[in-house]
Amino acid sequence: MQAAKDQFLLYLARNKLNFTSQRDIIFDVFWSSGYHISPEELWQLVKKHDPDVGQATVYRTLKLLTDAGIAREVDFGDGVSRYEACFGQSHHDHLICKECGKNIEFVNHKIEQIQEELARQHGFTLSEHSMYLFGKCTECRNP
Amino acid sequence: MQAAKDQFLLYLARNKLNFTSQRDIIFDVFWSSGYHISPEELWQLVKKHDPDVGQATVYRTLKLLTDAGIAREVDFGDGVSRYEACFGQSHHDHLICKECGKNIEFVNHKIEQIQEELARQHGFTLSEHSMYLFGKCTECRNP
DNA sequence: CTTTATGCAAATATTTTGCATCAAA
DNA sequence: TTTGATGCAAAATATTTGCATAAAG
Repeated sequence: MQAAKDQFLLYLARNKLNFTSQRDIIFDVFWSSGYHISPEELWQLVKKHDPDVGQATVYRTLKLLTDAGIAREVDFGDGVSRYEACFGQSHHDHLICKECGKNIEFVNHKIEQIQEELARQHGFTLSEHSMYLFGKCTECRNP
Repeated sequence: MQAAKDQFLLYLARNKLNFTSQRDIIFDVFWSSGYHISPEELWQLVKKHDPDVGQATVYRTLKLLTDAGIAREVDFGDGVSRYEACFGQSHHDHLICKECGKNIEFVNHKIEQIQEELARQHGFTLSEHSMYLFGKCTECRNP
């Protein structure tokens, strides 16, 4: 976590932004919250540490964390925005069980390769991508 | 379009739902609207044909069309929900220019194959997936 | 007739913004 | 000090719902 925090501090410093106690708390809670937290959920957790933090600050800080490369937005298409911590540097794709919500993350280099190739064929330079596979896991298929 | 309309009529009949003039108009406008229309945009277009159609009806009908397999929700992660017509039966993936919004659709069988394989390895049965590649197109790279 | 659909407006839900105040450097 | 950050409440967005009325079958 120190590496990520350093990244955050560096980002703030480079952009002449202040490191405030709210940003400190929100970062800590976000970073240790596990996967796929929504702004609302994050706010609830943050308030346990400091009940005076406003919801708007959570939204604003999530945007900061995203710009700093510490959080990324994930979208399960359920109308709620969610964020996840960028552990390591590599992005990943998602394999999600529509029944129980289980979320397996993976990176497949062959797919990434084909994606690059495909983009090149169309004259594109890729900057990012998102891929979600939806289905049913073993447990939910054989209850 | 007749095939799709038949599909819609059949769906309505099978579910004992009425075929109303509003549903007729909304279907027509949606089907000929081109890609990636939002409920709001669709409503605006529909109102040109019949100013009395309510926005709620557009939302409700889009849900119907989705259940009927005629529309599908696409999500560009920009906070607005969008729908596209299911031309043919095959799904497709998206290659999107973040600069100009150009949207190229494609299907790559090798990727689909790997996805299936990947899912199987994790004990999943796939039902659907979404894949978006974001980048910059030639024109936007060399203005 | 009976059931389903509609329009409207109100209700929800989510996120953003204006602004007076507060804190950091 | 000076600049940027915060909390709050209001505003903006996006979508859903309750209900009286209207249309379909």
